[in-house]
Amino acid sequence: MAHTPPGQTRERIFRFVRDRLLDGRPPTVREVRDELGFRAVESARSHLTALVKEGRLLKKPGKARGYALPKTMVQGGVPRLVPLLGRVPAGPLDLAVEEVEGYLPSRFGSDDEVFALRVQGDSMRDAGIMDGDLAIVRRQPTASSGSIVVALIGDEATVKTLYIRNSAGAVDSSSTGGCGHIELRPENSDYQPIVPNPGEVQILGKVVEVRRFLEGGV
Amino acid sequence: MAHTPPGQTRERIFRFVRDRLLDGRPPTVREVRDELGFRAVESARSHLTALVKEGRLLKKPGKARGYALPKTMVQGGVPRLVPLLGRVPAGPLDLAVEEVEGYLPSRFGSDDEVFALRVQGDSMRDAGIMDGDLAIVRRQPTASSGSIVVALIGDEATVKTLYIRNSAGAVDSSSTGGCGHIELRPENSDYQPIVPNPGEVQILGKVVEVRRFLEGGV
DNA sequence: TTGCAAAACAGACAAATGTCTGTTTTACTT
DNA sequence: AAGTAAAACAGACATTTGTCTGTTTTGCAA
Repeated sequence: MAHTPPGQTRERIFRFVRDRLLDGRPPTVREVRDELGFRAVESARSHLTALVKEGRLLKKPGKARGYALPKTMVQGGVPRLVPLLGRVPAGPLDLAVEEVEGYLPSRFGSDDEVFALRVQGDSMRDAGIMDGDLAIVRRQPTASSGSIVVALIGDEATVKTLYIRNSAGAVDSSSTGGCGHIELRPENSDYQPIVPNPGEVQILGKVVEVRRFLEGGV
Repeated sequence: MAHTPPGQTRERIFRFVRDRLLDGRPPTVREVRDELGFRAVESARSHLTALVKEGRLLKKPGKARGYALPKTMVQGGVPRLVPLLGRVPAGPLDLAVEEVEGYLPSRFGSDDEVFALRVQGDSMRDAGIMDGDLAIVRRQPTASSGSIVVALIGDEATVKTLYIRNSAGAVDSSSTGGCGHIELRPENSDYQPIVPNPGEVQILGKVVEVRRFLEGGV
């Protein structure tokens, strides 16, 4: 009902703030003002306040750059970055910092809980996991039968489907020493299932997401 | 060589700052001070300055919360959000805002250029694209032979491999009216290639990324 | 027209935050 | 013991940033 149609400017502001927040660079009120071409700080601030009132933004009063996105806005919450590891660490993640090749955004939790690695080989082809794909893995020592897991055999990591032979329960890698009735099944008839000896295998985590980047021409 | 072994405190500071940055909440110098239990602001700041000097952090001088991670740390640059569309739009994306189911972070450009959609069916199974997968698509009217594209046949969108029969060049959907020598090939022997009549097909874009979320148990 | 309400403006002030200078502490070396 | 350098401390200051109060502009409707 004034200089611009109602809601239109507000929408632009919301998108700018949203993009900046998802970028990890929360904007200041004055940055919003400049982006929108306002001459008064208050022009931006009143819009921001309105957005908070509408529930589209959250705010920590007083603090600088205190705006945030409501958790429900983005699929599965605000995306976080998970480390892409060059090799799979046997020990705690803290010790493998040097192996971090980079980070990629994911809707899953970050850091200690989740990591990503590049799949090698096509033993999981029929499950749609191809050579070079990125697997995003939630670290956990247990998994239910049928889950696709990352397992450590010796010092080599492998992605396979976990199959528990006799029991329907979960397998704890720390307790497989006495049991051992598990199989690591490839999803490709060219490969054979792995029936590890007790204590030979350690489950690093469960694959929760698979990603593939299609390179090549236009 | 002082209160704590050299580098140890600095490592703690780096991790704290890194985690906060990955969380989208850049810390202030004083927050670092408090986290580490320092009594002087300068204790924190000198460490931060040193981390910048070491190249482990970037900084915008003067600005509040001006620290950032080096670009090389994040795969493919800063992640942006792409809209996940409920149905594939034939017209410009602007007209399909109502169809946006949500957003997901991607390393590819955002909004007008790129969108995501859910794949239906298993006609691309052998290419590792399964039913329910998310395809991230860069909008473009042309594509080179061999690319996996999203094509619109009538009012139905389909994901297939584009194959250009006689020419090695690119196919422009606006120029296929006269040519038509293209095939849309499924990657599954249960399906037959589609040889569309001239003007019957429109290329919406090229699939640049495939994502799959593995739901189910623990 | 007149009035209203949202939008935008203007300027000041307060709080948060970054930066600087100088001093003290500590561990290691000689 | 004395020297040295990194670490930590202390306090002041400058800038950035959030907040507030009041005014002006604009579009719409009675």
